[in-house]
Amino acid sequence: MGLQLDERKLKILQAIIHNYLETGEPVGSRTISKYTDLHLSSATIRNEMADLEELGYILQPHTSAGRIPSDKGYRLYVDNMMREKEKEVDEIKEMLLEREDRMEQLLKQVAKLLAVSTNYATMISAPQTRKNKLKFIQLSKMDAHQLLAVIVIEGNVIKNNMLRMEEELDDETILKLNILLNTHLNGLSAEEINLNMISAMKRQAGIHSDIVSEVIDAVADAIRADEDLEIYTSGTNNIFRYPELADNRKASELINTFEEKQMLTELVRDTLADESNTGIQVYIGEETPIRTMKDCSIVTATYELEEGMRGTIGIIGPTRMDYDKVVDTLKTLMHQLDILYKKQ
Amino acid sequence: MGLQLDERKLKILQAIIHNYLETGEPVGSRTISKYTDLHLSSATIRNEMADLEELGYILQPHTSAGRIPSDKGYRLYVDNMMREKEKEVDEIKEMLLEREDRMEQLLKQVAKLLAVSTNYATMISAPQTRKNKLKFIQLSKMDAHQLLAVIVIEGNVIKNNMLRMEEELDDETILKLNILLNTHLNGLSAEEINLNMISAMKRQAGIHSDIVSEVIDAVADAIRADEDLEIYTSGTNNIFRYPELADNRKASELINTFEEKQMLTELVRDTLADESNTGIQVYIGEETPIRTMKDCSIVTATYELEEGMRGTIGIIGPTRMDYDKVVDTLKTLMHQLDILYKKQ
DNA sequence: GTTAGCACTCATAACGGACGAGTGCTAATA
DNA sequence: TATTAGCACTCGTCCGTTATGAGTGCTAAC
Repeated sequence: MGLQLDERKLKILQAIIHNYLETGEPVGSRTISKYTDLHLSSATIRNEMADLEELGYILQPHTSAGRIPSDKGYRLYVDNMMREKEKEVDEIKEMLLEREDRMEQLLKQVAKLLAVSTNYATMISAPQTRKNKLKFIQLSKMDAHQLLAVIVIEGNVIKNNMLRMEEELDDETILKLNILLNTHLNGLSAEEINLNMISAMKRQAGIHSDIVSEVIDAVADAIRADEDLEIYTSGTNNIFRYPELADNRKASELINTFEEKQMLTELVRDTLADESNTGIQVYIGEETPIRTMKDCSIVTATYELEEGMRGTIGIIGPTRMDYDKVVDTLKTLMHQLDILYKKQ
Repeated sequence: MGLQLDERKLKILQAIIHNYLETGEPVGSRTISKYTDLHLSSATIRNEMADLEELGYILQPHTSAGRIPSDKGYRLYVDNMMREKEKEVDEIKEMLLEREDRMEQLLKQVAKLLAVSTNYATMISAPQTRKNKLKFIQLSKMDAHQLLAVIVIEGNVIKNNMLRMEEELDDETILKLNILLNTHLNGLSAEEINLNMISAMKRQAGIHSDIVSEVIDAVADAIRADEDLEIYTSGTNNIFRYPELADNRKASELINTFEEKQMLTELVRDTLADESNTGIQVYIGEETPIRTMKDCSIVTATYELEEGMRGTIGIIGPTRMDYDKVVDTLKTLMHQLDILYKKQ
């Protein structure tokens, strides 16, 4: 039987995909006949295309239009391509983040750069620690009724919290509280801080046990702060480059998805939840976990700054995305990120 | 001569604007004839409309279409309306911001709420202090080579900075540095920190003068941090509700403007620069300072939390914006903000 | 197995007429 | 003198028709 994917069919499929990526228009048999180095007439190509359609790799938007790749077609293409690139995977080195706001700037820049260079919409999530351990606590008196709690998490993520005091505390008391908190809590994760420990601390704090409670609440907040993971997007308006996404209904939905970020957050969370996943993931068309993006493809890459500090970069475009280029770009980007980080 | 804006012409103009706001379609004479309580025939209305057009308050998209309000027409309408509302202006009370991140949450929520309730795109800027004075500095040793500098600005804005030390400092040295920095710098603004003071501090710090330099740099950074004022946007996709903004070219430009925020930042900066401006500002069509928004109207409101802490809320929609409702909403919103803030 | 040729399909653009909303003008009316 | 009815006219929009052309499937010849 002829319904097997032989070398020639594969070449034709690739030609169709390449051409469609460039033009965004259905590809006809005659185009392929000229485009490839197979030296076949359009009639032969037509026969092969009929087979490819039956196999589900391409489809016809309507009778007597050319063919466009199906999700299954893209999938095959991507899988092939990925296998070729696998050998170039470079390791991401340990990095240090020094300042939260500088990190933010960097991430925004990366998203923008990526959007401009690929002409797709992009997103990037700030790195999240899985095992958040408390590194340091510092209480400082701001004025008679306000106490500043600075909480530093491993990986140098810093959280500030302003606490309200009923009665004013003297400097010595604050010093004692600082020592108490640091000796008990430093190096612990959320699971390791238990009720016994808390009540012991409160006992030692005596009349200031309410302050201890407040600080512990703040610490708990800080440690589980990765709940609301920050996502930066860029190049949203790139979707207007692709007529298949640019009609009002779809564009509105997409833009909303980007702005709300709720869905993106879930996608990132899922990607990061899979601890083993440090590579590149490609969702094509209906495969995407985000309903409003079923006409899009999403390519995500997980980066790791240091042990346990991971984030996700995503590129969102039409299903006729230049997968090859996108994956390449993501790979080299990770390399760049590495260098950039080691510098500062 | 008949080319004077009398009572009746004004009523007709208002009727045109109201109707156009609802439908988005050019308004014909017959519609007005039925819509108003003037009990005039369409012919009379037509005559009046011809006058209104000659006066520049309305225009005809093409012969034998109805009329639509011109920017000048909207302007008249808004000015009239504002005069009526002036009496209800309520004072914005002093408020306290406790936590930076809670503030951020609140602002995002406000933007969203506003977008949903008005069906326009919205933006809100975080409150900015004009006269940034340093309130408190705290250096803490994180490990052998890292020093955390916590810098608190008046209004309880907190900035963290991680400094790298060449040689390790002992606790006593750090305590001394803390005292040195706080006694010299607390309560000062950027202009008040001069070179004399800096060299005096360096002299006192002796071999640790390089740390002092770094801290001062960080303080300078923090004080002038309002350079990059934060802006949150919401409801961008609302522009698709208005066909006159929803064509691909315009939508793409608008969405880009919202995403880049550069232009919005400048708008906010200008709005805030005018110290006397505590009210509501309306830019109609070509009046807007942002080129890409020349088919839109922008309504901005300046809010003030406490003396000198001001921010801007903006609503962006088509020129056929429901100015009345928007201004009302902004007024009540400020009231709500007030209550919300006093609660926590 | 490959290809030339041909009839067929169908989306798209171009054309043209009908429709109708809305206008300006004129003449009649209060 | 202001208002209004009436009417001819304009012009965007809708809709059906036709022409075009890209692309197909099939068949027969190579």
